[in-house]
Amino acid sequence: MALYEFSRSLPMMLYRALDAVMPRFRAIFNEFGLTEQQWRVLRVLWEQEEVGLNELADLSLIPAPSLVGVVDRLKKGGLITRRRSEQDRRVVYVVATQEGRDLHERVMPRVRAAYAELMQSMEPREWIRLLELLDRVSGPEQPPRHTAVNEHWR
Amino acid sequence: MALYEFSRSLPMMLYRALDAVMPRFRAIFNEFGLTEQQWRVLRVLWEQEEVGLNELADLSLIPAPSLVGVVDRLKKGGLITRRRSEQDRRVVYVVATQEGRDLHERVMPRVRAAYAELMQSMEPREWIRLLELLDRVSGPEQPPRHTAVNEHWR
DNA sequence: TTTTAATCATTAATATATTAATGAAAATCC
DNA sequence: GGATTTTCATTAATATATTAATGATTAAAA
Repeated sequence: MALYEFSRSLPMMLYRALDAVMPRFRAIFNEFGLTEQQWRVLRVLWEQEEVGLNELADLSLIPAPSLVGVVDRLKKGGLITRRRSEQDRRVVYVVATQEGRDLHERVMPRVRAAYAELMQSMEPREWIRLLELLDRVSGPEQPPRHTAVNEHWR
Repeated sequence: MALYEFSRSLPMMLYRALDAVMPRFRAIFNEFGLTEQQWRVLRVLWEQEEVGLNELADLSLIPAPSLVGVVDRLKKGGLITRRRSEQDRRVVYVVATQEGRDLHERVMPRVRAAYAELMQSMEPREWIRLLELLDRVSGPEQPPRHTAVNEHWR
């Protein structure tokens, strides 16, 4: 019967971990007028100049329908820009504005500090082990939709 | 600079794990007309006859403002009932109806099967280790609000 | 080449999350 | 015992998640 306790099921453990970790980060984001999802989008754009919406959804882990609204509000805030591809007019690229890029140096130090503090609550070896095990749970990453996967096995 | 890769930060790893794990469970819930949150509430009520809203929020990991709506819809669906406490008229208790209890034997086997299959993707020892490490991240569980915590240190 | 199927961004409808605030009731303080 | 503070459930406003569907475009098949 009690094959597992509900409160100790993997999903609940994952949710609980997020509930423990995220509030302090969200507090930082909010100081800069950002939501968590808006920050995730910017975080990606700080590493890649120009990202298609589809890839952006994969990298930010924001579902495409939600991403539309997140991008809308970031654009309204003047932090990003949309650009429609010429080669494939279905595709939309997202780029950070100067204002959006400037946010990088203001937000990241705060986030890094909070993250470092978080890491200090654990042994480095345990931290690495945790990420390994989470990788196992996530399984083989589904290949980005924008690459032709099928080429490999036919 | 690259103290950590964004895609391998703990929050993103946790989100990715949930994205990998939850869809199959949600598919089961939806077969029975339940959302994930509705299922979580029922899952708690299948173990405890009567639960106060506050404790229910803690056990289901659903924030209180969201829980109000979840409970509303479960009540509208005839799966639960509200009862206001006589001793403390601020408190509201939630109880599963007969229909809500009957759902237990129909849903749980499906969920257990899916969960067992999920566990088989890992060595039991690794599984246990993962839960231990997640416990470390979650830190000392904040004591349920409905108990008088302060008694202990004053 | 014409038809068909797949992809991409988006909309729609509903449910939930987040944050702050509120009214009612209870506990605490003086 | 009356004023103050807490607690509890709830509302409010906005943002995001979930699932299904749509229109426009491109790729693939016949």
